[in-house]
Amino acid sequence: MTSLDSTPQPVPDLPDAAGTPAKQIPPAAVARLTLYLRALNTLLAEGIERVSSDSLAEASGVSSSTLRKDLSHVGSYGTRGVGYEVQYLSRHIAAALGLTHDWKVAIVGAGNLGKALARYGGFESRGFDVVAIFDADQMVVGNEVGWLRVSDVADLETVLHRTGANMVVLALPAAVAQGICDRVVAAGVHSVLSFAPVMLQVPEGVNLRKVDMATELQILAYHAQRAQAPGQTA
Amino acid sequence: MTSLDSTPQPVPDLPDAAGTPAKQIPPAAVARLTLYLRALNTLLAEGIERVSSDSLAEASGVSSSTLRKDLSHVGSYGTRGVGYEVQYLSRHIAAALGLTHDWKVAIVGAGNLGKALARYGGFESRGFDVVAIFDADQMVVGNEVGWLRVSDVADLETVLHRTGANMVVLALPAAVAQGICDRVVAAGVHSVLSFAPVMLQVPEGVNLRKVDMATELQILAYHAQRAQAPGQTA
DNA sequence: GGGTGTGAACCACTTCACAGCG
DNA sequence: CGCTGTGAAGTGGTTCACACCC
Repeated sequence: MTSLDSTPQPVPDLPDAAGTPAKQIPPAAVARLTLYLRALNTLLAEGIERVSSDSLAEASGVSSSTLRKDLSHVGSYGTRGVGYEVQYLSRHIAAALGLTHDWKVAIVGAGNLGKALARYGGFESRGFDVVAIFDADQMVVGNEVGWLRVSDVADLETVLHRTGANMVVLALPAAVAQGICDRVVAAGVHSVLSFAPVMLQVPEGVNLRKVDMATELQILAYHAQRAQAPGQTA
Repeated sequence: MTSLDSTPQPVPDLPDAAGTPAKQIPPAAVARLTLYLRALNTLLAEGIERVSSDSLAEASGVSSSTLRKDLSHVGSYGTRGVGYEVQYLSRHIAAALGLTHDWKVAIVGAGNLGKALARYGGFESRGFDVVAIFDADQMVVGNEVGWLRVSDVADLETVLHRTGANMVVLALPAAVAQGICDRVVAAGVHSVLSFAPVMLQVPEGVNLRKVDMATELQILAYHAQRAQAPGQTA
């Protein structure tokens, strides 16, 4: 997805205490597992019960060898000569990704982007509950957004604790992002997704991911420019 | 990053006709070059004229060796023992990314996300002009969004040609994404950025990038779950 | 001395090819 | 016989260390 990783902490590869089956899945594979999950859920909705690595790979836009290697990080849940049971595999991938319980997400910033995220239906269906949305503008505080009412960012800590939010999405201007991010982290949140076009500093142990639309367009521009460049027929 | 790459076309590594200085920059490096550009522009705004690889690397959140290696793909624009001239380097990175001329962007979907994108100030300042926004809902067509008026998606081809749009952002429901994407491609657009949570099929030569917020949250969930897992102190 | 630019070593991911199982 | 699961080979990207230039 988006393209830019979170903090690239080397991860000391903890020696893994006795019963923990967590095997440390490569980041690239984790990103693709979410795609498989999406494809599997689509198949499930269509009532399809079994699928081969070949067709699931095509539906996800990857090669079948990549798919099988990725699944091998999660476990052996297929039947040789047959394929995978859709629901069974879906459950196991979800478990490996930590989606067995719901996550509570708070959004900071109730501008266009914040509202878009709050109303985005794709979250609930995939195990993410939006439990709060904040803004600093007193004209916006108290307004309804979807099922929620906009909270004052002054009450950030209080509301985060009351709602039990364990993930925060930053949808706010670059200038204030670091300040809010610090408060969010201080309030005990370890997972942050930022849409602000700045480099945020977070302490060790906090997981930060960044999405920047301008960056995405710039990457497209690079490829477009190369494609248009003269001298292809050479 | 978004995390998810565009179509991973092997790229036959064209033999490069005579004068072309295009050297094929690795995808990972391209993504980071946009970060350097952002950091450089921040420095420029602060009136700073020179910078070393060490401090630019820190401002961008990468290691200084990675930074220097990345810049070496673009060219040798530093002075040994001194560092880089901010403006000079910024210009050359922009040129390498194909940002010398402005790109014209059309947005399809005038829901919350589409509106958020249309009004997002970060585009114009970085060489992207939003020239059109479309919607299928007749209640929305004709409304003002920022400086634009929402066009009817029925007029997609006409308006794309009239405005000269060469990039399209899809901010619409998964169900209609493929159909619109096909029309956009047929209209001659080669660069598409999709926010729809589906796997889109595009012909060879079209550049597609995907951003999916649910995917980003799922990746965060994976890391959060691992961090919470028992047995760290072992 | 100081900091860039780069070949070489290292590491991680991807692809291949086939063994193993139903 | 078909398709999964996986060691092994191949590829690409990152890190290191130092030559080179100011």
